[in-house]
Amino acid sequence: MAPTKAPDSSRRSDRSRRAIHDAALALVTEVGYRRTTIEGIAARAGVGKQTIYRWWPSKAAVLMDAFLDLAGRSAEGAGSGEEAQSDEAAQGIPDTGDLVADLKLVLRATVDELNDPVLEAPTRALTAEGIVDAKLGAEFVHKLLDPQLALYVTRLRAAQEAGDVRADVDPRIALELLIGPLMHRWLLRTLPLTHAYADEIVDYAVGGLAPRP
Amino acid sequence: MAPTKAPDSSRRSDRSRRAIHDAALALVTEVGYRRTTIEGIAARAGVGKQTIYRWWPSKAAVLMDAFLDLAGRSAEGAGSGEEAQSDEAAQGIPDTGDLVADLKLVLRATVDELNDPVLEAPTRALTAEGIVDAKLGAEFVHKLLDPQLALYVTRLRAAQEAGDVRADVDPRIALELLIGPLMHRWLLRTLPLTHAYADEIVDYAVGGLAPRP
DNA sequence: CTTGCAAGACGATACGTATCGGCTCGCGTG
DNA sequence: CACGCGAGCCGATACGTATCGTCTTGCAAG
Repeated sequence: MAPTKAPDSSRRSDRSRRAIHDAALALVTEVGYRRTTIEGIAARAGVGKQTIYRWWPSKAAVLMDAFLDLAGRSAEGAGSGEEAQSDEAAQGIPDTGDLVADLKLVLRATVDELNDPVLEAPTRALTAEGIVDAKLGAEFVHKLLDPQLALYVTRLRAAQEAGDVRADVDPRIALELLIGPLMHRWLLRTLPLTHAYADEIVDYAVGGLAPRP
Repeated sequence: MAPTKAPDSSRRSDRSRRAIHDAALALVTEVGYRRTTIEGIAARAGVGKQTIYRWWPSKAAVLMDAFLDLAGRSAEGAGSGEEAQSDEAAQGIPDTGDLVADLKLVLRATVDELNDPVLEAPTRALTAEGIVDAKLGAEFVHKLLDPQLALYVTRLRAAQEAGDVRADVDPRIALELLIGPLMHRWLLRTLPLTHAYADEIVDYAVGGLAPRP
């Protein structure tokens, strides 16, 4: 059985790891995912090919780690500027007592993130890869998406206790009513993804389509 | 300028075209999109590689045509059996006067299509490709998605005239409130895609999350 | 006799593996 | 405390395989 695996992670070069992350993200945004190659990443990072193959099983895995690293770094630099919105999404949905306003704030921040040219290419690449590769998709959902969605559940439960949402509503489904349309429009590029759209989604989802009696 | 293009389509072999379609679809479902190769398609179809390169610009384009062909064929064989649901989706959303019931019927049919093992692999492959490749994505949306969505617009407008949906609702956004969550769950595999889920989405979207006063 | 067709040779990449010195650690001896 | 030694990651690169997209050839359909 003796696995050829088990490189000693304590001896791992942090310098190389970061260089690989940066090179991967840069190449993906510059030439696209398809034309990003392991050899290209290695060359750009000034790193041996084997160093990549030693630590990652696939191109997608490299990009996933690089992306997590990026997200982690941008989350650290929180509370430091005008982009209070992004921080909310990473650290919790605000609860001002006004559910509609809170949701609009967060969904607008999500729209901004999806439209961010730095994040767009890698996010699309990872999402697309996850759609076709179930294993990678599960990892993507577990590491990146689920933590985000949990924040919505929390906020929606609070809304239920405050009487702003019906008690029989499943927060998990309610959240998808908000996120689903956003992602749908972004992924398929059916129409531009704007703040106005985020607002409308919140209004429609909370209020429903049917007329009030 | 003289483009190397312009093969004479009147002399094109229909036999080869169909064989290529079939081989492409079969290979995608059998070994996945990544490992289907142009050479593999050609071999399986009993066709020269050049015959593929002559008529299609990319692997994705082949699959797109094959998929359209498949959809077209299954649409032709309509009204012939128990799968009345799928036909509705292809030919129009029923209008029984009960908006919620009509939408549930159609969304359930969509769930069935997405869960159909024959359609799943090629649909995922094309969608994923379109997410990364904007040009192909636009073609995908225009040829496959938009026609479907137009049916929802029609039905929702009728509902507005019947007073089942508020007059100030934008049907285009209302439709995304229904389709978005479905596609989100299917694409990202967050949770199983069931009839029950389709029903809940319709209930939530039409009725809204907020309590009735 | 023009043109698509099947078959496949061809150069170009990229893949993933295997080595090669070089360098840096941890550890044990004096 | 110093010194040396082995283990293991590092950058680099050669290697064989796979797939790409183009090009060539002979044949058969139109």
